[in-house]
Amino acid sequence: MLRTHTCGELRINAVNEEVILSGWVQRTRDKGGLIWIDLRDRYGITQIILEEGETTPQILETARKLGREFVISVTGKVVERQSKNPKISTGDIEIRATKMEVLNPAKLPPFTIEDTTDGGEDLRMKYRYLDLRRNPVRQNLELRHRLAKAVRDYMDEHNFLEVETPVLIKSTPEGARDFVVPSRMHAGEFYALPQSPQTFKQLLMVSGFDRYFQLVKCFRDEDLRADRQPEFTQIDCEMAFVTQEDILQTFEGLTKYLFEKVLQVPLSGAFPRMSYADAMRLYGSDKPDIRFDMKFVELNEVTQNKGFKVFDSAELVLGICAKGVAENYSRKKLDALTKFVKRPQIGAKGLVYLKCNKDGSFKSSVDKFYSQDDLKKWADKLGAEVGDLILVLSGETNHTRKAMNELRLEMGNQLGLRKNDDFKPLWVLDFPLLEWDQETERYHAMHHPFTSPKPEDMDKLETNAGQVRANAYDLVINGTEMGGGSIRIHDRGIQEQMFNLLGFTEEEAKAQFGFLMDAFEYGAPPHGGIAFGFDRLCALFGGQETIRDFIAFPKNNAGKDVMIDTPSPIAAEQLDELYLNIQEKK
RNA sequence: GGUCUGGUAGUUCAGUUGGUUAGAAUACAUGCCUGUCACGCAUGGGGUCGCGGGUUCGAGUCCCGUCCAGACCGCCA
Repeated sequence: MLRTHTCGELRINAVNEEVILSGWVQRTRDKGGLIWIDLRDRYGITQIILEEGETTPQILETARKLGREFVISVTGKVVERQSKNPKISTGDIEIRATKMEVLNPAKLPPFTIEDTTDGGEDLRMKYRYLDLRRNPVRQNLELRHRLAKAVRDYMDEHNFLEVETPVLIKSTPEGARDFVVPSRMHAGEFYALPQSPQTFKQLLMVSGFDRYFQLVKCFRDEDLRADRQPEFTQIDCEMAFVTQEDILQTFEGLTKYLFEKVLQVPLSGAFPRMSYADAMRLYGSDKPDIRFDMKFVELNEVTQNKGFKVFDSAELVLGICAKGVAENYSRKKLDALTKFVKRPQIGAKGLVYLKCNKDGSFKSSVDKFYSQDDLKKWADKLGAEVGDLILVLSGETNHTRKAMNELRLEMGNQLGLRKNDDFKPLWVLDFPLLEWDQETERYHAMHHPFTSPKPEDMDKLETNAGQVRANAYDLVINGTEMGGGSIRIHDRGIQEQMFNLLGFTEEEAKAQFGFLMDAFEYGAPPHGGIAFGFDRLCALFGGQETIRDFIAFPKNNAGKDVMIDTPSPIAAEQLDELYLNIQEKK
């Protein structure tokens, strides 16, 4: 037998038991006549003790040759420690070894297997199997497991069936770039990996499955970010015979269940809701972080026609108010903020500030153009009080909103208003159905082409398509898009009209989505759904920004797995079999 | 496709205005140590300063190129 117990299991009540433990050597402490070994497995650490005079010389000799991460098996008796360690759960006992076997020696690991490792990102990824031995990463994967389990429990309780959908599917031009897989049996033809199981889950609704979900891998061949991997996991859901309200209720329920079950954090009350238009107007983002206030206020009325050309010529003048920090923001810090908004990624031309001084006076960077009375009007508009700092950006509407969004979030960070143990969910509703793409000079579906227009906007579809709102919704938590979905089109005519609007010819639409539109003619129920980014949910629950450490074997930011070294070339025979010729990179 | 930051011992980093033999911590090795638990003490080994080119009497340091990593913009229906 290799073990009777795990290394996290034994307590004081096990004293005098004969046990066998197996695991990895975390470290040894050789005190001369006494040697301790910290034996580790995923359940914890148990201390082994060897004592000169008590332990056989052979075992002592073996122990002195142990290195980090050797795999050993130890037989011995559980004894109460003379000096206990309250920091670990097995700290009251230790094992007096009577037998010890090296199951496998180990090379010295390239970084320390500790909670705060000395290893950098590259090295950890290259030796990910060692990195995964570390508590923080293991705990992340345990959290992921508990979340997945809780999702399945909730969905099962609510009559959802988990149905697997295919991974080798059909490439379509809409949306993200596809990963493609060449077909051996059909020369020159390709499968695509799904960006989402969208059409399949809709077909399951047509099939009468009524409530479907799946924890499913999805693939998008786009550039990566800290919260974006080329393969990622969604909680993909669809329901038939529902309105938008039914879906919001069901998945608000799921969200609350997960927070309660996995984090023991109750989210009380209904989640707030906000229209897309309001989100853009008040926060400059379709995923506002509402852990803190600092809403945008339009200042055109009180800033223009006073001789300050920058504001006079601006389409939009926007202000935000940071409460009580006017005195903390020295000239140096304000300059740093100005530099921040002028970075090319943000691209603001400049930043105007207004301090509401303690004595009731105002100090701004544009005092030359504005009297104290003028400035008071700004402050009033923003509801600013003595001690507050007002920051103002101006310019073209969309640019200014976007820049102000970045500035607002930066201020939130600087002022510590974005705590990662504070969870503020928000439904964003009424997204536009379509988005005008200047490059291709045509409309794109903002969500996807199967999204239903709002019935009350239906008449604008022909005349003013850009104004049509969709029955689409996002669940935003702490400024991150956690999920998004919509009520779908279930009528062939409307779906055809939609493809037409998106610039598909009738033939193209038929070739790519004919199966779906055909299905709509055989009794498709009204349906809708939602998909959650499971990796992001894990990161949110784990209090981290990056999803990478919640994935066992992630890709790096160039889409590579540096451990297995992929992507990598394939053999000429494989290429031949697939009828492929590789061009040299230009 | 673009912007920014970084690459120096196994590892994490420091390295001044370009100037002697490139340092620290940690890890590792050896020795001592009977209650340690981030054990302690002593000693020791360990460097293609990412790579290529340039400027210079002299480059870890400055310049150009390139590779790698990370963050971001574009992109992500």
